[in-house]
Amino acid sequence: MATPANLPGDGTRATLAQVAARAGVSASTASLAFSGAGPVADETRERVLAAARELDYGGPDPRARSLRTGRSGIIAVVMEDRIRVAFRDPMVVTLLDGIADEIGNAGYSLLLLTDSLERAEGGLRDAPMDAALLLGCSTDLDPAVRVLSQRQVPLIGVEAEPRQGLPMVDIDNRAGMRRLAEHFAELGHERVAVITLPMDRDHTRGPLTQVWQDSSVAYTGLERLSGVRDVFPDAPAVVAAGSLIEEGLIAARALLDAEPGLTAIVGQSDLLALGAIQAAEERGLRVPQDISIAGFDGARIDGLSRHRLTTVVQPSVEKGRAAARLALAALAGEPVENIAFTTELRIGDTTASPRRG
Amino acid sequence: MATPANLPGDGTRATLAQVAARAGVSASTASLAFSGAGPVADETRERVLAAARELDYGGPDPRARSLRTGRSGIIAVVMEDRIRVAFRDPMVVTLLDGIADEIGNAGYSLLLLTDSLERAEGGLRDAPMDAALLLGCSTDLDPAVRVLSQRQVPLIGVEAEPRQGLPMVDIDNRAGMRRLAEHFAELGHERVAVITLPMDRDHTRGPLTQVWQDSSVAYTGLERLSGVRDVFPDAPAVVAAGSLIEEGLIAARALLDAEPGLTAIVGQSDLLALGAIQAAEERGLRVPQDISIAGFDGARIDGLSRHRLTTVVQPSVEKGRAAARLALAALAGEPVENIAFTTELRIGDTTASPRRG
DNA sequence: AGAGGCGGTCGAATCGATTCGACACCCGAG
DNA sequence: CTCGGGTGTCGAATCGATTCGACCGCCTCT
Repeated sequence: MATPANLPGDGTRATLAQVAARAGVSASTASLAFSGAGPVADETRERVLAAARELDYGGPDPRARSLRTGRSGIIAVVMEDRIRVAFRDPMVVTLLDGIADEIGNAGYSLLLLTDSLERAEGGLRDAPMDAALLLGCSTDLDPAVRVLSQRQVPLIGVEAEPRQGLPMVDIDNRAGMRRLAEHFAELGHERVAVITLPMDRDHTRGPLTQVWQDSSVAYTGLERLSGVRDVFPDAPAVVAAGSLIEEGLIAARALLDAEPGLTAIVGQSDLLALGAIQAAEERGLRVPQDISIAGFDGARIDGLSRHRLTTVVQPSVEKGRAAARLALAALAGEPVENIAFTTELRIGDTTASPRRG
Repeated sequence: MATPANLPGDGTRATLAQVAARAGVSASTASLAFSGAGPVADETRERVLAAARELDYGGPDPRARSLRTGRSGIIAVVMEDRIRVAFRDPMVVTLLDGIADEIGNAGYSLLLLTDSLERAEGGLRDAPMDAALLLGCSTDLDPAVRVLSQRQVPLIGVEAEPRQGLPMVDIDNRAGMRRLAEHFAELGHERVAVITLPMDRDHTRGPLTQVWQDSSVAYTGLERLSGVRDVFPDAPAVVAAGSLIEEGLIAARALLDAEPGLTAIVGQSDLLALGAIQAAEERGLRVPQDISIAGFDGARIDGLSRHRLTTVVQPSVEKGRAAARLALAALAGEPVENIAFTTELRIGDTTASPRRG
């Protein structure tokens, strides 16, 4: 069990120098033979590769290479939540997919750092990386930013709070939500409530208090809220503990209890909205006849609900791709600038005019 | 935009040697001051750290460190599907969460390699890593195994086909399914069908053909199938294109069309089973009165379905943790052995005796 | 008082590759 | 015949840290 059967059991890897010696060339030439940079006679290259095969040499050691070249071929993604939590959000998954695809095409690999604060310091400080993408909206990422920029690692923010010197990819959260709110207004709604994304790292539930609104912890959530309040300045809001259906359910129950005259609920994500639909239905309210419900994201959610949710569609995969391209550009020394995507209102069958009376 | 505001703009990082010089000590001592290994006078350490602060030195370069120590602090996870696909499966997510948690605690970071075959060769060959976990059941991972073991990277398999010299973490897929099948038998079912996990990389749908059964591409799926067939040798099976609700829906429709007398459907995952429930209900069949449906995994699925699904519960997070621990053990030079978890039948309200007649 | 041990520091070797400038050689053109 | 230029190869420096052995006081124990 110690040595897999398919290994020659010597236990220590051959080095480029050994391969070169065996092939009767210098290390420099052997290096060229592997990397393909610089001119090498075909016959020489063959000899080197043959020697490598004989020694079971699998190519240059990434560690040594990366010391010398200053590149590790790794781009990190820093998230706030642990995987189990973050990846239940389809938006995170698609975003990550876009990132992975783009950097993969460029020959980079993806390092996943879930910033469990203290602990991740380890990863942030010690892991090799050529660039890092910061996911999430909280200013708690601050220490991460400090550590990484001290390490001179190019940083790109995604859905992050704008910050001096941090290039960003974002969407027009506020404008998108405003358009949705206008849609509600046009339908004749007056009492609209909001279920927001989590506002702090502890994922505290409850009515949105002034404290949160001031401390701008959760940039995305507050932006989306502003969009709604541009149209309905007094719209009450409840904070959910996560972008999850069951959290939408919990929050919507609270809203329905606290705000009797409600005719519409906006979830700051599609999952939250779906939870709200469940909450409405469990009280015998029909959607959209008795109450209108809309979300945000345009997530394609597998096998759920008979409704086509009215929502604000954002290009999540593209956002990931763009962020990755920004990182690659930064690595190439090209200028990096902010990118903002626009969202699009998609009207489904979960919104309608409120009943009169 | 070129240099973030919080950086001193010199553009080149200080080195340990410079810090040491500035502190008036040797590089060796400075190194000790940072790593904490070896004795350093408090006053000296202070001086070193102060010098580091003045030079904005963020600690030793991971690249150099990893060349010298032979460790990169990175453990890779190799998956077959691209992120968007793989992460829709809650089992993959929880598994990964377990892995990330465990290796994070040990100070390692997680490198995500989605093995898009040709392309990932890049990552597999060039990315620094101290160990790798191979996720998935397909023999297509073969090239990955070859490349990595040539690089002397310790390998651990998860849900992989048993293979000489590849330590593994697995569950008793077959026994678990057999117990579920026995449950059906006890209830009096005779016509039981199976919806299987994907059987090849192309995610081909359709009735399970002999070809697939021979080529043992998808180890897990075939094991789970065997478990059912231990009890119902002739149980028909349809292959789904993914572990997704909508795939379960599609497959179950096909089954209901093709097998009129069916009284029970086993999904090889909970998502597939949920799809099957939807398929049944859209035909007016009540679950479990008209048809019994069960799954596998014991996934906690957010906000779905009014049923408590009968299922075979597997310890997914624990599986991840165990795999991670195996990798860590291998790195520590400790002996590594296979680990098998056992599953547990959890009876919900989606299974009952078939109606007489 | 001498020996041994320990805390603290330093030099030098080392990890395994990449890369740049130099060099030798051969060819064709002038 | 010689010079210029391209091709293929090599030596040596370099990337930035870690680590091992040596060294030097100084304290303690006998």
